[in-house]
Amino acid sequence: MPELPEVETIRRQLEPEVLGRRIVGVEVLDERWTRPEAPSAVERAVAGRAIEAVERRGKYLILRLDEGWALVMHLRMTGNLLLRPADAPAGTAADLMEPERLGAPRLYESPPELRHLRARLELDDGSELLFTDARRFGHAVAMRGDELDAYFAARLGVEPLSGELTAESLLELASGRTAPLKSFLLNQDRIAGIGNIYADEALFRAELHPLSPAGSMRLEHAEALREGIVEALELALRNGGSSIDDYRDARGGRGSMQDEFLVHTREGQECPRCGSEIRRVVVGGRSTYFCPGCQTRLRRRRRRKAAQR
DNA sequence: CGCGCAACCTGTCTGC
DNA sequence: TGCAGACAGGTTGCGC
Repeated sequence: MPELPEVETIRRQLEPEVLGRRIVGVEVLDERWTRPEAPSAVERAVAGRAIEAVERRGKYLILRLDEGWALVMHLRMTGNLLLRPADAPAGTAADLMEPERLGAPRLYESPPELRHLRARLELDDGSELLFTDARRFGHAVAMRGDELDAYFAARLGVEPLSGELTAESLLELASGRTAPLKSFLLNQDRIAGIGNIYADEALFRAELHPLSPAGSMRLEHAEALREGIVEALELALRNGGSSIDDYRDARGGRGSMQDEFLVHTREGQECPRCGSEIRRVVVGGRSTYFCPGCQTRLRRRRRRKAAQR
């Protein structure tokens, strides 16, 4: 599902293509896309405006527009944002589903299903941004820039790939938390951008048990977790994100990070570090994959040391 | 306030 | 073969 690496991959692809372009048309095909606002409110706020920046914050993708406006999009679980290049033949939504009908070549290697098209943004060079979403959880909001900053300040924690995340700051964020480490990582208001996939991969790298209380970490654990988070996210970025199911990048391509998973979706397979069998448990209602052999519970660790003596 | 869980959705897979 | 039910997970909102 789209987490930080997937959204950042899309952002990096879009930026050089759409920066400085003007949005000349907005078509919302699914009114849920703008919920709770009416589609017309978003259309009015966005249409005719120039794109001044393409940003990401956590899992949100932001188009900063002229006169202080911003269009904020979230892909949730099955959302995709696809760029239709200017030189590709234009068509209706139906034509886009089957470009062959226009006598046009395939535009994309492995595009999301355009039958789930929810909105189109037409740019002044003839290109288009297409938002597709099978499950209709994805959405878009038009906001003033200052409103947006307040919105994010209230909801989102530190960016894990910025210098803000250190062992000390992580320890402080986790201090007093009784929630399991897995839930702590999924909570966007402490650290922003980690979802179910990279939480599992980060905890495995850090050799930490997903059920250990977040507040039981000591500095060495926080440092290991910080490293695990950064390694997992950076490897995912180098691989263009994970395409387990629906995710496609802005060019309709698949990421390859799913081939690099160490534990996520690997139930029953051998741990690449110690050879134990990888297990799946449910934490906070989410499938959680971990190695019972080398991801130790923080509480047990002391007892084990004591027992060894 | 922190935590856990249901709800929001629909496509896909599983089991009878 | 058909169909009911489980499952997938990011975020919000609610109850404890």
